[in-house]
Amino acid sequence: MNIGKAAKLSNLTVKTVRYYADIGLVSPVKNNNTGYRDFSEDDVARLQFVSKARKFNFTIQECEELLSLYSDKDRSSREVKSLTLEKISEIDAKLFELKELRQQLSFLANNCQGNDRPDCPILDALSE
Amino acid sequence: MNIGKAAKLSNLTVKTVRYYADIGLVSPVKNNNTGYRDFSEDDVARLQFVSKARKFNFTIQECEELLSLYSDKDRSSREVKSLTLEKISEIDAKLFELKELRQQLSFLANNCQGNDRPDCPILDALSE
DNA sequence: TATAAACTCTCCAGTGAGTGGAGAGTAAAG
DNA sequence: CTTTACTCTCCACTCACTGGAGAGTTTATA
Repeated sequence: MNIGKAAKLSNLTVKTVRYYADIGLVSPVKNNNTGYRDFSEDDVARLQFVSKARKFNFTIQECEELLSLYSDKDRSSREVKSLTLEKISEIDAKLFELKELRQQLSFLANNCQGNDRPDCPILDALSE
Repeated sequence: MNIGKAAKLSNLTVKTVRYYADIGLVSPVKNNNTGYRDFSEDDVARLQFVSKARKFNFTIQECEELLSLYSDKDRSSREVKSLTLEKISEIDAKLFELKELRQQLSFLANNCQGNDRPDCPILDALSE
């Protein structure tokens, strides 16, 4: 499929997909006549995965490692597993901090009346 | 306090704190003789907040908005509240996706034996 | 008191991960 | 057959830092 469809299916922009192809994250076949890239289902699966992983600050480099779980048959499964577990614990740390941040904000929101007066007790408390 | 201490307390590098001062996220007082920046407790509180918020892809610009909740006394509390609620729902969306990503990975990990053979049934399934 | 270690400053260039836009070729619909 | 939508390359820009040079300042130690 063409880049536009691949982009849509993976929730990325065409620009970004082209960039990912340039750096070798996916390797669509190039049509010799037109120069158009032809993306496979597998390419799309990779793009979808990266699309998600990138949202949580996994670097491109880390995405590559993660992708290797999916495609590198020669890795020992020990290696695969430990890499995966490592990433999971990173995600857990992110989840924890994100929840904390949410709590801070919802504390703010709950204590704020939401009327037109500029005095908001929680703001007062925090700006002391 | 000096930049080093402020950095340590807010879990940021000295470089980053200097950068935040340059772009006006915090405004430490400058010693006229030495050029050293002098950070207040309030500066540190702001840095800590940004430090957290940045971890979740809030832009610097958004951090500034968030910070205004803490310090801008002239905003109506209506505005404050709606901005906060907006950010909370963004966080919820992030949480959701992060959990999904975690699930994908832990599915991988659970189905992987973790021995030395390169055949890992889940990898096989995913790379089809 | 001298000096070394640790800290801070400015300035400038580089990085990662895209994003925007120009200029041109290609494909599909009317 | 033309208009519209899509794709291509190439190059410059952005954001949020990060690294390093070169120099001044403060603190601890001999």
